[in-house]
Amino acid sequence: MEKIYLYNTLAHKKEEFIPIKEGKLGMYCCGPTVYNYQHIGNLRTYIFEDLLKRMFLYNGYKVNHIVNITDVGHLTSDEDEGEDKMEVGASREGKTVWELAEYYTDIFIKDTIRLNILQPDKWTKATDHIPEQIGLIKCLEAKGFTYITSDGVYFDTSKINNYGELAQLDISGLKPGHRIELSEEKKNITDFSLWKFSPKDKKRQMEWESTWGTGFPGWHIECSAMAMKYLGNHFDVHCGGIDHIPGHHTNEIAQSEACTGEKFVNYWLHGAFLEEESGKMSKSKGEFLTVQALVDKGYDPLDYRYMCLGTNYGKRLLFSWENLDAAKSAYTRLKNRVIEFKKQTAEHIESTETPNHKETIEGYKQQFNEAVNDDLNISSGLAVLWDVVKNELLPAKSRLELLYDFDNVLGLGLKEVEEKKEDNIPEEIMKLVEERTAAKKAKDFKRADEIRAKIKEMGYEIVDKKDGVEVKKSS
RNA sequence: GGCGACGUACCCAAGUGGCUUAAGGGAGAGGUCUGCAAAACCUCGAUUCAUCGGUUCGAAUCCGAUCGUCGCCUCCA
Repeated sequence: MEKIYLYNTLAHKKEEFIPIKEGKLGMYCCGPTVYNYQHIGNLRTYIFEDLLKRMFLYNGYKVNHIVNITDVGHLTSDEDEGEDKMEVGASREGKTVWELAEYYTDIFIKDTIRLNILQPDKWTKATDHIPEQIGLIKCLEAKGFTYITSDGVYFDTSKINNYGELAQLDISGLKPGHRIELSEEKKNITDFSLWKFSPKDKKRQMEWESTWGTGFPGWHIECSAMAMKYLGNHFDVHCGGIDHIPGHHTNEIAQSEACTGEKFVNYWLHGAFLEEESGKMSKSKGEFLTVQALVDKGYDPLDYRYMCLGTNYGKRLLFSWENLDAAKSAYTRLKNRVIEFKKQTAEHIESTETPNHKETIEGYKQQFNEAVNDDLNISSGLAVLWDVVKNELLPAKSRLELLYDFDNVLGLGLKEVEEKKEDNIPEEIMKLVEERTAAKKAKDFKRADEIRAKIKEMGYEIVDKKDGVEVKKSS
């Protein structure tokens, strides 16, 4: 098995990946809070995680992949003033919180499918795991890591000695109240809530009974509870967005390890943001791009996926229409070549491969494998792919096989690529096409070109081929 | 205020001490081929890696300073 190197946030450097159990690994990825659409920046992280998973599969690992869906609201801060995004979203849209969660979960999962993201072994919902979360809090309470304030049960971060290791937090430098008021009752600025009490004057749509009182779980506890339920107290890979490092993941480590006394996760991987000229794409800014918005503008969701392949997951990526167009052009060219190779392969059934080719093929595979195993260096992998595409010395069949092989990691759906069918071309267009063919035969090229222009105006494109004319919808 | 990341051609981007006189993609220019167009193919595109200084036989790659961009320290992928 080839070696795999990954940048581990916990170690603050690139490390060789060694699984806990040979040949397989557990992987937990933080999913979305489903109070709104996921924008393409959010989705970038899931594309990264998909590449990571596919890379492991490509190397022959068996992957147990868990992604959570946070369908319970959390306050926007640990204090009482914050709003619950789920409850706010529900009243905004005239839905119950449960309906809201279902609606956005559904769209999120469909978007991941459109982006050719392999589905996890299990989607785990926070609300389906309330007893597990309460159990974990009880464990922490029994071991003396908690205290109770007027608004909830808190984790005392001063009770553990390596708090903030993941983020290299300089706690003395943290500036509480920089943007939000600090609760008087919190013992340390880094303490966080495990369980929140429901407000006394208001009935929440989502609340549960617990030994501490009616309320709802804190934001971090769900991931610890679900990850450990499905992957065990100690597992291999945990990933999410880069924004989770200082808060969410730091707290997950603290509470998980405090309860079990074991190391929680070996490798922490984080995806960087998609940014716009004005900074990162974020929901709180109001305007944001969804997969559907790209489709409405005539892009294939995989055009966006291809764009994400261009740069390493750990580096921020600047979104611009120019970039997306560049990705679309490159991806379209790639698909065209695949179609060509398919045709050539079908025409020449007999293999023209020589032992020489075999060596070349193995060389390409090796190069590609090394690239993707080096902390997902996909752009180097793409360079290998283009080498293959352009290597005229290799038979089409071999090139196609290599592209399919690489696509196991890239996920560009190359096997499914097909020439656009002449799907229901209107009769009047077909008539014009025939007219043009006749004009061409009569060498009346002026007339032929006029008809081509006319057809184009009507939204169709004609391409002359050796054995006839092809008509397709303009894209 | 603290912590951190980044700055490679018109755009995206790999490379992090000698294999590289800096991959790959997009855009552009010129050409081949088809009546034209499309597709495809070929050729040309950074003596240079934000700037300045240092270390070294050797630096885009290491060190320091400066400038610039961005993120985190609320919720966020």
